[in-house]
Amino acid sequence: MRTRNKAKLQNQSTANEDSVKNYGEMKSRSGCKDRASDNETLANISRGAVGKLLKRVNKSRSSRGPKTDDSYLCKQDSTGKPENRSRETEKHLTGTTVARATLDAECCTRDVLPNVPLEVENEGADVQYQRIEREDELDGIDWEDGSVHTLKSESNINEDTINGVTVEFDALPDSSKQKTVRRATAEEKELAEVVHKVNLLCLLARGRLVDTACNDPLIQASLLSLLPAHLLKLTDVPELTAKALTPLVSWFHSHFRVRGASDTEKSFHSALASTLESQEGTSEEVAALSVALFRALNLTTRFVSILDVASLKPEIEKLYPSGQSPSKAGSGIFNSSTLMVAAPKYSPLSPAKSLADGKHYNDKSRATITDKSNKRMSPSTSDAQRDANDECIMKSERPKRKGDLEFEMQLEMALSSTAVEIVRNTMVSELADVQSTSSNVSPFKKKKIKAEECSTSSHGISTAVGSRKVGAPLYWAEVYCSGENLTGKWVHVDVVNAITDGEQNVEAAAAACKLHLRYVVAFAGNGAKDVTRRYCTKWYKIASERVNSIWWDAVLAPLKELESVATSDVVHLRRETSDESKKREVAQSTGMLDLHEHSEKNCAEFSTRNSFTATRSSLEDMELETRALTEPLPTNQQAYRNHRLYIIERWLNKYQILYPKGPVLGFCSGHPVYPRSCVQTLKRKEKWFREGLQVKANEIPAKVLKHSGKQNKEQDVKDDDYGEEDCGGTVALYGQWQTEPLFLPPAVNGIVPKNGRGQVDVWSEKCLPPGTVHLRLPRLVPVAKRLEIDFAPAMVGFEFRNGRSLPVYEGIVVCTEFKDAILETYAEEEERRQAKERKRSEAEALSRWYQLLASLITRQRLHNCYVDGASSQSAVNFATSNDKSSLLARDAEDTKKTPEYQQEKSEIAQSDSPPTVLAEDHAHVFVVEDQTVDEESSTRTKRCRCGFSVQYEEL
DNA sequence: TTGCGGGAACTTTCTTTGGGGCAC
DNA sequence: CGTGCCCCTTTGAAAGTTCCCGCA
Repeated sequence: MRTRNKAKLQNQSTANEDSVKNYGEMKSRSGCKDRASDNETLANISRGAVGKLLKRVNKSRSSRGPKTDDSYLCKQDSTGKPENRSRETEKHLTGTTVARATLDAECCTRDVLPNVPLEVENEGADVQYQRIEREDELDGIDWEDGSVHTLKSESNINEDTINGVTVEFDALPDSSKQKTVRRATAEEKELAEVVHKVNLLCLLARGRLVDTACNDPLIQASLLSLLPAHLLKLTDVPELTAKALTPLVSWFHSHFRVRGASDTEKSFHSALASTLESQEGTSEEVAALSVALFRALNLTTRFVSILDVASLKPEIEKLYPSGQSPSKAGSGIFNSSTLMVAAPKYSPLSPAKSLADGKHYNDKSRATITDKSNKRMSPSTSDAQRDANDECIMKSERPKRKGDLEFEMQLEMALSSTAVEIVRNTMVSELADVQSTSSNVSPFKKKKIKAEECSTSSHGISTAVGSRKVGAPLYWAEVYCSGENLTGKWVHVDVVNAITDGEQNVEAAAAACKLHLRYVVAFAGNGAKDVTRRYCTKWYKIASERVNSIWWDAVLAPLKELESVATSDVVHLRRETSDESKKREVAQSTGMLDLHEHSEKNCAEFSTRNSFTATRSSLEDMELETRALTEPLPTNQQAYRNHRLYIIERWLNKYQILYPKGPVLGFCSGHPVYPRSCVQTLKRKEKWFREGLQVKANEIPAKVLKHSGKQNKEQDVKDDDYGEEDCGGTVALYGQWQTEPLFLPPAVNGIVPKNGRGQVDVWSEKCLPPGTVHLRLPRLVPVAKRLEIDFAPAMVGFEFRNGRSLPVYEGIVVCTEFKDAILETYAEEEERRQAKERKRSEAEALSRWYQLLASLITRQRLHNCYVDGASSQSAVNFATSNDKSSLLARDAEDTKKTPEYQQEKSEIAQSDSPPTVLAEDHAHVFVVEDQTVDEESSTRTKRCRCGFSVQYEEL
């Protein structure tokens, strides 16, 4: 299985580069057309991230590739055609396990990238590679009784096949090895991050797709026509409140039912239409319809989604039994529980199909691109699909084991609870049909079937593994209610669960479903805005699970603008609400406002404007920032370790101190909690010096550390400076508040102040003594010496070489008044040096040519003397000598007539005949009539009127 | 189930100012 | 004899981070 999948994936990978290109192109076109620059930014970001991912995946493939290929080859070599046969038998024995594992892998991959069009699906396939590569590890998940992996297990399978029995191991013989922990390598972490980013981009794209579909006038009109008349006017009030929405939500909830997988043949847009028609659909579709309805009622509405994205960190160990061989545990980023359950949320194929079909969105360019790419991709992936189909069939043929039964029971329970139709059997039979007529079925069709199968399987896995319950809040709407909170408010409206204004419950509901609220994004106007803060109060829990905020903000910036334009409206504030002023007071008292420039800016804008007007968007920004600043104190101590707002003293490291030590914001297990802004970093005097600061006179060290080992002795000396009594190997540390700008003795009388080593440490410009300048040029020392100008070598840092750290010098430090003089002289010197260098290299070239010619002459002489001096040689001889002469003639143009040159010339002239060939001003002319060709030896002879001839062999 | 402490394994950061031989 | 260039032999210690395990 492994080998086949590898082969499959290799095939698939061939179009990766195109995929990247097309994906980027598609993304840029799929965006909002009227904001080309924004799209370009997004597209670039997307392209960059996807490209990086592919690069990484390819890299890791190439690094692992040879091993795999070898194993593949070995298998084939040893048994001729063993692959198919053993695979056939393998199906019977391990069919379910293997097939399921593979399908899981594919499902999850698709789930990770649910909204990626086909090109990206191919990337998904690439990603799949990573996962499938370790599918034998995945076996471990499905084999309830445990399994043995690695090559050993493969050989076992083959052996077992012969005897017709299956051998399962309960445990590995070496239980101590079971406990071996393999940690993620830096490479795996990086890969996980790239996958995370790509996944985010895909989910953002999906959200925009849904958002656009919600604006469809036909769908909106149809919804309005369904709505009872008495509900139509409910929202037609000047100051909308959340309460007014309740009847609407109840009506919607009772009329639209959430079902499982939708028809993946359709685009999201048409799926939405059929959901509207049948009044049944996925939670995503139902939520989207609610958004469409609210928009139809002229309410400012967003589609909100939790981006359930692949983990930012490789989750290697979590899903694997401890018995896994460390080397095989590999990058587990595709194996996270998050991925395993992503399927129900998005129909795996629909996004791709919706774009690929290109039937609905009027964006023809997008449709063309994706269609084209679809055609292109299909053949390359057909093998993979056939394989997947094989596996599906294996599943149906294999007798059920205890684990399978259990699995199916869990599956049914899960399906019934999510109202997903059990289509598995149907699909398997369909697949069998497909298989039998595979030659006539387009790969595309097969792909769809596979996707459906995957969708179902992953439903099963999600519950079978028990990693997450179904029914998690994933999609809802946010309706802007101007009647709430004086300034208006975005109200959470979840029609799927019939909840209005339940934003404070989302976190708990998600937590109950083991779903982390890492990213909650609101979509409107083809843009998006991160509103996670509104729903997540325990930010410290998700902070480390979110991508680098700089990257994320950059990605969202153009989308946020679009969203803001679509939803914004000027809000006239009657007065600052008591609630908000209280929040601001708290934030200010905790000294945390300075952490959040943006918020401060908004506040300033808010308070300084006498008109008291603000946009909805800026008000919301303020609200979210306020939430960020007023996060409740965690109740466990661990949470303070990396909390961005709070700290307890125990988590200070040795170079940190609380200054000022207060205010105390609260207590956690008896420990006072301080604002993080009170944490000051302490440094040694030297370190401050490097930053252009010096410790003020008579400052007592904020902290004194004990040092160990050899450093003690050196430190003792330094400690004397501080006049401390305790010199027993201590380091005095100071805080920034104890420092002042560096004051260095200025240069006097052209003398550069130097340190004890006779140099100047130039860590930065600030470290330069006043009146001096750092000239970062090589070979300045001799210049300064020649001009008798005082200078100091500039030490710019250290580097480790040959097992020790060595100072790195770059240029010199001189007094400013000598700068020009030195640079002038340096320029002259450099010119002279370069001329000299050029001359030297020319002389060397000439000498080399002379050597070459001399050796040729010698060779020819020897040839003439010792080999039969046939007539044919004369021409060669002639040609050779003449070449030399022409060469020398050319040289003469460039070179002065040096003695060496004269000598060479005379030597060559002497050694050759006739002397006329040295005529310097003659350029040979080879007339066509004078040429002769020797057919037999294919040699052509060209002749000049002067008697010179050249003979050469024609190729 | 969650939190805590301790320990192990691993990663990151800090540290820091050549000298002998040889050719020119 | 002075100068410049090349090459040698490879940090390594401490701190920080992450994860596991046992216990409450």
